[in-house]
Amino acid sequence: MELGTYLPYLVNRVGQRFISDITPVLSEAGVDIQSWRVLIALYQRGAQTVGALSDLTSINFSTLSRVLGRMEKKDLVRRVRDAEDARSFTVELTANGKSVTETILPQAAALEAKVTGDFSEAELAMLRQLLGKLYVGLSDYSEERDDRLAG
Amino acid sequence: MELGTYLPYLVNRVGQRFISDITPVLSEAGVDIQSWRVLIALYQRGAQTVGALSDLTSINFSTLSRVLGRMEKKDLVRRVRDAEDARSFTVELTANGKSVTETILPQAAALEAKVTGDFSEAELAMLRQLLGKLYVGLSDYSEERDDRLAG
DNA sequence: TAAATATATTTGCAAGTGCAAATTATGGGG
DNA sequence: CCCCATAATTTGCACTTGCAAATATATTTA
Repeated sequence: MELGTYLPYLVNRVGQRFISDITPVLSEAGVDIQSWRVLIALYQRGAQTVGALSDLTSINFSTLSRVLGRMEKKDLVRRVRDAEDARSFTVELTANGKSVTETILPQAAALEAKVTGDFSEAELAMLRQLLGKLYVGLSDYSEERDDRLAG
Repeated sequence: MELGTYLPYLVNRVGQRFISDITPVLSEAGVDIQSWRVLIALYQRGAQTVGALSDLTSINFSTLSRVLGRMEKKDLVRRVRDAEDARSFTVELTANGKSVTETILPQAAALEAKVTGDFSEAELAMLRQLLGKLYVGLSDYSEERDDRLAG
């Protein structure tokens, strides 16, 4: 096995670069990377329970609970008891959260466009599709392992 | 912009899944994810200075300094003053580090093979190539920004 | 319908992280 | 030769993170 062909390595370094490239934009808006993940998820998919948001953002649920605490202090989101199941909280964007998201979003889109400037449309579509397929493979694997443990 | 087509989102969730899928294997060997990144890098590319290792693993250099501290305690690596430039340390695998890496490596390879079971060889090659290309795009962007700041 | 069990979220705690300052060492100019 | 600018690494500090236990609510069972 060679490092340059090892998928976790290739994926991780791209992920880290994305973070360091977007961080200056986020700092300017007073938002950290985790909060940004929450903001886009809520903006694109609408209000979510904490658990659903944890799945959607890949942020550990207890970490997420504290991220949401920070975000509430900054008036970015609001947690309201779920009407149907009072064990859950529904997390929703505040007007301020929506506005902050709409400030960052075009800059994030511009960054993505810029760093993929050398990609053809077909390549971009292919990359997205393959990442999606890989995610499915990884998820299936996790589930198999969990089933094994559950007996 | 839709979440399901947003590259940082697609990359991040794949990265997180890789981590959660490999973690049980690493725990069994008493190694954390950061240490594992260092182990593969050293195993594949040979001894490195701390700075080079930071680039190679995408681990922040001050974090890396402490990761290396943990790894030294476990006799996985050794830091020796660089003969040519005494400001640098050269980090190298110990015999134990090599052996631990060789225990984990086949399991990591098997995991990668399993989660990409549905990929054709062409798709796998394409995914690796596109991730490499994306990394280049992201790096160019970082450099442009740094140049701008440096004046 | 009270007890037992299951689910959603938060919290205590010990450990890990990143920034910026400190430390250790190099190399060129006076 | 010593000083100053530069470079590699570590460390102080405040904050973030993840695990496991605690809390709050829902559902099933007897």
